[in-house]
Amino acid sequence: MSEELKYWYLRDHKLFWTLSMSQIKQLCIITGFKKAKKGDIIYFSSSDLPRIFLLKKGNIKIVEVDEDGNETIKDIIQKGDLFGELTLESDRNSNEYAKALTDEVAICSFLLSDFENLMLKNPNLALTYTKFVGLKMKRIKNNYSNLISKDAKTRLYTFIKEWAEREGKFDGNKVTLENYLTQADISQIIGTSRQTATQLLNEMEEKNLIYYNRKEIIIDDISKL
Amino acid sequence: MSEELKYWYLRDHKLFWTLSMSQIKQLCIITGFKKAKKGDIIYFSSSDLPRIFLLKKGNIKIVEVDEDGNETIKDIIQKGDLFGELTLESDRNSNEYAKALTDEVAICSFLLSDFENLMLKNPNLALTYTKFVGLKMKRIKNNYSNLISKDAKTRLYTFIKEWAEREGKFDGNKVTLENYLTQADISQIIGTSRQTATQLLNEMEEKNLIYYNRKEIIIDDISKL
DNA sequence: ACCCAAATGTAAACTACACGACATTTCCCT
DNA sequence: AGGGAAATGTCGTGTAGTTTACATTTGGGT
Repeated sequence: MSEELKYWYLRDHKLFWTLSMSQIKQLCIITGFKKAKKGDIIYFSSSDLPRIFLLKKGNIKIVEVDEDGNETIKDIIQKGDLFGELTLESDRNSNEYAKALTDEVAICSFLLSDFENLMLKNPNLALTYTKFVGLKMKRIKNNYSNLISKDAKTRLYTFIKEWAEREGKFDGNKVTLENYLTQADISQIIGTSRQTATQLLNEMEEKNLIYYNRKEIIIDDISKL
Repeated sequence: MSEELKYWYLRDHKLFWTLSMSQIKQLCIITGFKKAKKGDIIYFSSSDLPRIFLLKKGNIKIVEVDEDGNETIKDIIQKGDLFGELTLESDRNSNEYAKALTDEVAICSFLLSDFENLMLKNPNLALTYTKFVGLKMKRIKNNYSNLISKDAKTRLYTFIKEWAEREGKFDGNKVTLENYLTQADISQIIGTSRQTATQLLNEMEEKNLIYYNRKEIIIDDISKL
């Protein structure tokens, strides 16, 4: 990839608005870039050096495999999100990988150490980055509270609402969502069995709250959820 | 409080190791300080200006009250932990407060804006802080995975183990924990009803895995949990 | 030393949800 | 175009854990 293109890809991201062109180029020198299509698996935990990744395009899920071989969805990453060693600490013992949920996934990455150096030179970047991580933590915390205190139905409704607010195309109270998740994915995110998720989604459809298919989800009136 | 004492209190914290004395004094000028004893409620969300808090001594819990008046434990804060507007974004709409779980709670705080300014001048602080937040996020994420995939018993065992590792006094494989949590607190943390938590704890005691009372928890052999 | 509220203990009835076991549908691949 | 795997739909059965409802214990406050 040409230096110019790399530059553009980073420049485009909110996090890097505060950086000068020369600083971005500095990161770019070691910038990795990857494209993938639906179903592709992208390993990153096991990569040689700790990296931070930026999803430029598409959607991916972060999956962890435990001792028993069970897959758990750790995270859904959307366009513009950062992932990887967000904590700025590498941790080797986790067994995670990413899986493309849509076609045309584009990821760029840079070395953690380079990023740290850049942060040291540019405190504003550090501040912005910290806010980024903080925001992410807040989301996780919210989900957590939801999970312990609400039932499956509420959890599904909340999830759909949040998804719509984050990514939906609004037309008044009607919202259209590109549906890159299977019902199995959704069930894992909200912490239920696949069958329960299916039932609840069908129930929502019967009540004309949503229209569901594999390509998209249309929410008739988001205020009714 | 004398400037000297304030200085000492901050200096003592890992996060501030990277700061020079004059920088710490800068923060200290506006540093608030508070003492509380068991059961005391400490409001912070509603405080005039967004702040970051540092728990110097004791233990507190962060509680959120929802529309229906239900209390949910959002977090348990231990000596040395930071809390408050960790995201560096104030958010007004949350209804949270802190409650002292032990006697002799000591909290110091500083304004978010002052902290931000200091981070701009000292990128190393920003880096350290980000790692702090990141570590916290990792913990929450782990709990999250636990909550969706494991049953109540496993969740309790995991919780006790983590608690022991964080705060226990070790004597070989025997661990003693200062028990500042009620069974109701524990139940909320692991996401079960109070009765279930009680039953499971008694079950553990019957199996001689732990000895439980209101003052302390003694784990006979942590490797058996 | 007593009182009382908070914490802990116990048990039955009920229920949301998981799990297994299939049937049916969709859409991706060659 | 059509074969097959992945996704979705549906239905019992089982059960972990909630809920309700008290009983008992504990420890702090005056």
